[in-house]
Amino acid sequence: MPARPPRLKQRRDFQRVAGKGARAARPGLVLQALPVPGHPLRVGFTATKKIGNAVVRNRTKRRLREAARLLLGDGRVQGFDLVLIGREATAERPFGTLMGDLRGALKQAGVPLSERVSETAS
RNA sequence: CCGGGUGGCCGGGCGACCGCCGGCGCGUUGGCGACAUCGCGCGGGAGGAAAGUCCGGGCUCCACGGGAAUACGGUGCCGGCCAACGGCCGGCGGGCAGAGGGGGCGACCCCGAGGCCCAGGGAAAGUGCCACAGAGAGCAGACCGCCACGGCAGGGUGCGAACCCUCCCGCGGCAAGGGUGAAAGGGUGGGGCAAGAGCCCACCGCGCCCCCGGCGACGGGGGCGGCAUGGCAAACCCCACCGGGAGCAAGGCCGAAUAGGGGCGGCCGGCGUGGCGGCGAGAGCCGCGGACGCAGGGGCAUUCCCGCCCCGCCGCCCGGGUUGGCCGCGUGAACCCUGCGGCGACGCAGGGUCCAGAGGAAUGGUCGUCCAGCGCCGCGGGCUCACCCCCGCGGCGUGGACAGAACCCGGCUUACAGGCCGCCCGGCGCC
RNA sequence: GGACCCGUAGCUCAGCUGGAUAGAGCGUUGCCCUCCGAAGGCAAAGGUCGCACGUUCGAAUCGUGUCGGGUCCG
Repeated sequence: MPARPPRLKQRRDFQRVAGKGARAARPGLVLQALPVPGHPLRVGFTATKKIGNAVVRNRTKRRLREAARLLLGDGRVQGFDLVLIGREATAERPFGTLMGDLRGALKQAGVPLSERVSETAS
């Protein structure tokens, strides 16, 4: 049963990940990943004012949260702080494609991902 | 049925699986307990604009000794509604377009339902502005023009005196007409006059007074005046009324940590009192110090009376902390139904309901189906055959607009796919 | 939550206070100059004054509303 990983909330956490972490861009999102060995997985979400009004920003973060829950909520991945940044296409992109974007970005950023979990979206 | 308008409402429905936020109940684990963790079940979970933040309030703290005056900001026909409002309702006055109707040969003129708009106090309190054009634009004015008188010249009639016409000059009168302008000191018609002019008269307009109707804005009627009083206050301004300030990061509680400073140097304090140390028999002197009062300075929009609070000054250097939790936080000018009163805004009475409370911020992901809508294709019908158009049926595709509570409420304004329900007026036809 | 500012030619700005002509510089285009170019000279084009409504005889200017962009404070 996938559950939501702990959230990143403080501004300085976001800035630390952005400054030191790896970076991977896909049409549906931008991923920033910073290894923190020995700590549990934490995920943060960002939607800037540039991508739309409040409705679009909220929907963008909801879809990113759902994608992160389905891919990372099993507790297998540990020791990372991740930041998922929404883009203009995030709110309208087909959800399966968005999941593929996240999967590819995680791989590019060096986050190990167990293959079995990938079949969750259908 | 057609046409001209106008008001209100809804703003996807049902279902499946996996998730999110907070509430209640039960169980589990920990704890003396309040409570916390985990699991299960039940029921709840964004809007008409949640938006813009343009007004008005509630609530909280501060200032509340009250003011008075001033300043600043806002509002502005009348009456009502409302907790209040710059909001709403109903009137009044003005303006705009105007279905339709009437008159006229016609250009055109008149009446005009329903509708829309109005920041609509005051211009004889004062100041200011009114470009260009034009003779004259705010103490009005005389370019062309009209008229009278005097004079020169020319012409005509006449025997002549004289009369008439034209041009020019001089001196006056006038403001009708032309012309300029957004606006030229009432308008139309008639009389009058040398020509004219409210110079006189009628009607209209305007001002004042009286009467009547209306709570009132105002309307109607009568009389008088003889036109004086151009426009702009979304120019300054005047009048009337309203307004204390800040905002849930308000504010309160719990916890943690620190601070409300320290050091050095300089100015030595405006006056007085007191303190500490040293010297001296004492008066007192020197130094430290910045304690108290007055004075001074600053703050409470300004000034005044008065009240409250804060404060040695300057330069350099050093030190240190908070960005947790709970309450505020949803029983309210609340919503729904019914009845009554009122033209209406709205009010009253009865009954019923509990209906989001997050905090990097809860509604998402994946689908099925249905109701609308749109596009394409096919069939049938209507209309004058066809085309177009309209209606119905079937198939496929597409497929929800604007937009997310952040203390709450009443308004305003703005954005919005589509749909639904009324109401007013006019015309035609039928019963 | 609160306090403000700015929208004028392709760009940067005047002009708004105090109403009546829409201007300057850079850029663009054409011509001259030069062997060619740069610079320079001459000339031209180019603006719904963000939008709407209103006040006024008259609005870039005044008023209200609205849209967009930006700044500051807590």
